[in-house]
Amino acid sequence: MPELPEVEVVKRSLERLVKNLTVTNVKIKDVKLRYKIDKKKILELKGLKLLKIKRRSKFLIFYFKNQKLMLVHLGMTGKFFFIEKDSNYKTSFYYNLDYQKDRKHDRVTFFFNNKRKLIYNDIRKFGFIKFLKNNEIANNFHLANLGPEPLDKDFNFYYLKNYLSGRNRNVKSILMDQKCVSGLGNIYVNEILFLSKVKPLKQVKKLKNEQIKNIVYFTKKILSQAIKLGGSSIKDFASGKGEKGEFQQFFNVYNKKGLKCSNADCNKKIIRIVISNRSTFYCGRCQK
DNA sequence: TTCTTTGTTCCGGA
DNA sequence: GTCCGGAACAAAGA
Repeated sequence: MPELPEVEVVKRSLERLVKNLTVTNVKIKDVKLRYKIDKKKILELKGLKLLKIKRRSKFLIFYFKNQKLMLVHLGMTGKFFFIEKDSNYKTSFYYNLDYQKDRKHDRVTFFFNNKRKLIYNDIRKFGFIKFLKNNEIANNFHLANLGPEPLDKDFNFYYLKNYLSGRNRNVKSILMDQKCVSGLGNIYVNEILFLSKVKPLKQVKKLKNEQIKNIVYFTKKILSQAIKLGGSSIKDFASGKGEKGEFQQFFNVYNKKGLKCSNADCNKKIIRIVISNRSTFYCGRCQK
């Protein structure tokens, strides 16, 4: 379940490995992802150098020569593998995956010079790969309506306070809404609300300034912490040690139904409810 | 067979 | 037109 921190880690790792390499070939095993891959356009990458990779929300944007862009969303289970020449060196850019076991879900292979390969693997095929020109990016419907990046300065107390004013929704669904802030998903919103001591069902018009400040503060804190820890788990992967992103062990509520609240002076058990068809976990005592 | 998982889109009602 | 919540959708594994 890649959310913003995972996508950012993928972006950083990928850029280090494939920046400035030239695509020599592309092989497609399965065009049918979330959207059908445009075969003609993906083959047009042949001979083009990869200039840089950017992240916006949970999207990755690959910039190639000749103004060609590749827009990638990992969906639920999308991931990249980089294979260096013929060696056994393999790097996974996402946690918790046995590469050999999951070979059957390889969807696209990008070949670079010197036999280096980048593989897009996606078990459930909810991810997608699209192609754009530089000048189409501003109007692309995936990107045009996104709210601010949570780690940017323009996501702050004043922005959020203003965005929430006059709205009549619960705080969890509004934080999940990419128009409010872009890149948060179910797992991190659960964690952010726990640290902020705010109940997920709280109506936003009832939030106190202090709570809004906490939400902004802990959003930035947990995301940057997860990026740091994700980065270290990638290193472990490269050396064949790690299995899971280390940030998982810091979850306080996600998937902790029935377990004791992690706050020292609280013995309450974590509750699971459903908000807009999503599992929601919180402590009934600590979160008001 | 049914349930669960996710981000995103779509639609109806207010 | 805008806001909001719920449902639908994609695929696969348990």
